[in-house]
Amino acid sequence: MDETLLDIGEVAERTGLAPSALRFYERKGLISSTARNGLRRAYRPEVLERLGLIMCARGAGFTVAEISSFLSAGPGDREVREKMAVKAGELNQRVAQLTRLRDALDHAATCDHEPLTDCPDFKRAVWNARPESTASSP
Amino acid sequence: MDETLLDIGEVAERTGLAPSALRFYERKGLISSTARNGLRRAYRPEVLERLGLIMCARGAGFTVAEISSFLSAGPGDREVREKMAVKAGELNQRVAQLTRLRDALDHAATCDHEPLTDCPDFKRAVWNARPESTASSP
DNA sequence: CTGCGACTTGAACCGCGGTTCAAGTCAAGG
DNA sequence: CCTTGACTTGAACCGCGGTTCAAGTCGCAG
Repeated sequence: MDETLLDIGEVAERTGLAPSALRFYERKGLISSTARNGLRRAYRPEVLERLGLIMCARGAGFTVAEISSFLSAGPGDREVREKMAVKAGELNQRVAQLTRLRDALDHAATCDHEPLTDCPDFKRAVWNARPESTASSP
Repeated sequence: MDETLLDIGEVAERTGLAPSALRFYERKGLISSTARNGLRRAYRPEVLERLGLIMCARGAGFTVAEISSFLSAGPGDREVREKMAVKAGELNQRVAQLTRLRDALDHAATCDHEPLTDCPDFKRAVWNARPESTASSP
């Protein structure tokens, strides 16, 4: 047996993911165990890298299905690359919105307004944080 | 009856939210119908503003429970204000991470690497997008 | 009075992203 | 040999954020 292959417990420990999550990802096609040591999954070390990518994408709000489609991007796969570009654009929108919302929240945290929701500055800040206001500001 | 009060259908239409969602929010304490016209909910116009805030926060990834606690912020409610400040900080982290991820995705969309996951530039970009790397950049 | 249609309710259901559980299988060690 | 303990499976369950549905209740028009 190849000593470099990793047990599921090993992978779980190194990534911080639960074994159940790893099996779940495997069911969903995000990762694959390349061999079996008896019944047990044996993962190649590269899976750690892949899982890093997956965790990152999940953390950024991508669904498992999206990640799956991105990960299976073929050679000249125009389709997926385009989707990626679209996603990148969406991320930009999102970043802008979150930034504005943070500003609103910053104000909220420090402003002493009786019912916070009545503070005009807060209102303005929230208004600015609407998704649409990302694009339109004439 | 006060003509300025809004029917649930009215509110749904103006906000773009489903009536079921409005009732759901009401159950969760995010909004309240201030009167009943017979059985029917009657909303004050201010609810529109409040819903704008709610939609915005939901869009930014806040849970309904979080929003609820923020909305019920009392006068000198240190607790909640502090939580807001914390949330604002988290948003900053998130913005940084999303920005980095967008960079990774931008590269992925244009780079012609056989298995995308092997592209060293992509790997680096993803590596940089790890949540922890937000703080550490030596 | 008799619809009609827009509302009301609670309860059931959905997709997502996993977790938990019971029951079974394996390899190694005493 | 038999135990131990980490794995295996499928199926059931969970919280979240709602949606859908059946059954009931209104106000208003004809």
